[in-house]
Amino acid sequence: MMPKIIPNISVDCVVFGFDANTKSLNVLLLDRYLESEENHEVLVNDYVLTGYHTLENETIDDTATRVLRELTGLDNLYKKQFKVFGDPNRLMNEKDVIWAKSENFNERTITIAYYFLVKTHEVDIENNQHKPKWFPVNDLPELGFDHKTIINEAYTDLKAKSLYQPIIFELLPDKFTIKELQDVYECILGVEIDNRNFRRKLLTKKYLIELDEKQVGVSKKPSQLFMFSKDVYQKIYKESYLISI
Amino acid sequence: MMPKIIPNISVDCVVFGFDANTKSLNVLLLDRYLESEENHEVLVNDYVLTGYHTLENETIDDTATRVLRELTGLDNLYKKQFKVFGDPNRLMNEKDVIWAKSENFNERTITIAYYFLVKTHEVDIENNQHKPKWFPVNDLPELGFDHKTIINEAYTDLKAKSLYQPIIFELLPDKFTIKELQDVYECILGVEIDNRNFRRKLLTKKYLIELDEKQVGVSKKPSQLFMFSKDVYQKIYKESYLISI
DNA sequence: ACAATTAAACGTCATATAAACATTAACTAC
DNA sequence: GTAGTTAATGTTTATATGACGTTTAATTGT
Repeated sequence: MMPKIIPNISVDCVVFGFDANTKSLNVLLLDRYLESEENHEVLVNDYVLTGYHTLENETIDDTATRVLRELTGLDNLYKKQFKVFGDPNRLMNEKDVIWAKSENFNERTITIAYYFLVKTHEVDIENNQHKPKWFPVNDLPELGFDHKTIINEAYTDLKAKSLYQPIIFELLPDKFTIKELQDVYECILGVEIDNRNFRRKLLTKKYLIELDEKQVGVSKKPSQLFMFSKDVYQKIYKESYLISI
Repeated sequence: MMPKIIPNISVDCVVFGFDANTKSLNVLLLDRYLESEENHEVLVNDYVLTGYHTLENETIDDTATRVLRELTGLDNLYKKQFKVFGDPNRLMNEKDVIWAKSENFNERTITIAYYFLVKTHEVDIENNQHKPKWFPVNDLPELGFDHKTIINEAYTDLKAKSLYQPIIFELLPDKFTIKELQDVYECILGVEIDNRNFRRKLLTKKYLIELDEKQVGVSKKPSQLFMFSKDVYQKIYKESYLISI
């Protein structure tokens, strides 16, 4: 039997992934589709974030984890609860009202928004009925509810955080090249970085471990692979501080 | 007449202020006191954060602003919604249960936590029935609910944020000395900073405006007063970025 | 076998920033 | 005018950054 939900509290999840080929930061979205019963007119056809109501006896964090597992099959993802969206009128545009009617909810809903960082290649989205699809964060489709706002605020937070926390590694495979790391930074921050200076800077970091391995199957000089050591990072930065304003 | 509240959603506010005399980062807390009707036995006597339930037709941000205005008489304070606390068992210790019974609430309550930065000297806490009182964040009294956790998480966020955002000025008077600024940094971060290096670094910042004014009424060399220019800061940092990990 | 192609990897100089450290200056109180 | 107190300043060395060009190691096509 289904446990009871808390009707006025939900969780919405912005799932970020990096596509190394297109060098694009993407967001995973679900199709929201509804047609009328009489004449099969399309009433709603847009995209939304994945989310669900919190269950009684479940923490908010657990709700988010559960929703992500159902969507991606993955656990232990980087997860950040970044903001609450609770405007009384946040679900009041035309299509949202139609949708709400069909789904039988009309209470004021407050949503707790998370963002997740995933390694795109690990996500299995084929087995999901809602046809999840990746979209570039800079080129989003039509979105339901206030989800465009939620995505943009998540992106702003991610940008800021990537400057002073080593979270960008969550978007890369376990083994990556310096160039790939630079690509992610450039993409997320929307800047160009000099490859020589970037490389020099990053190579001085103890938490970047050089592996005994190189890229294979590329038609050029294969590049050195690295991994990120969380342990080393935490040891180094436990006691350090740096006022950078 | 009283507008309706949303019973399972509340806002809690951590109010931070800096005491220049004791060089201490303080938190404003309210007395929570309850005695039994029969024999006047003291049932609950500890401290809690200020907070209240969200009203229907009120945004969460408005709830926080309202609560703070009622407590301090102030508007336009620096406000940060930093985390949601929604553990189903978060109000389950003995005194909280007694208190909940007396106040007639027993629903699972999810609280959206904010922290505020205030200029201590501007806060008027005399006219409040709950006897608000400042406590050093490093020496807190017994606290009700999960408010100790909330304060500590707020403090962690404040520490991190102070390194890359100019929020520390919210804790100082409009006119301040470099030494006072250093005191706040040292206090919040829990570190000692070399005064010569700190001064040199800060004096290069365009957003610190040197005033035509010095301290008066001090029995020593009076120090130069400065102000922080938000305008200048925003112009400078709009397009800059700095990977500092 | 060899040249062309491609991106990786390395190097240098000038400038800016950071850490470590001691002394002088300006005011008040008596 | 002297003592007390804190503000304000200066120098040296090491490290980090920004702006540039060149060499190297692999594949591909002939």
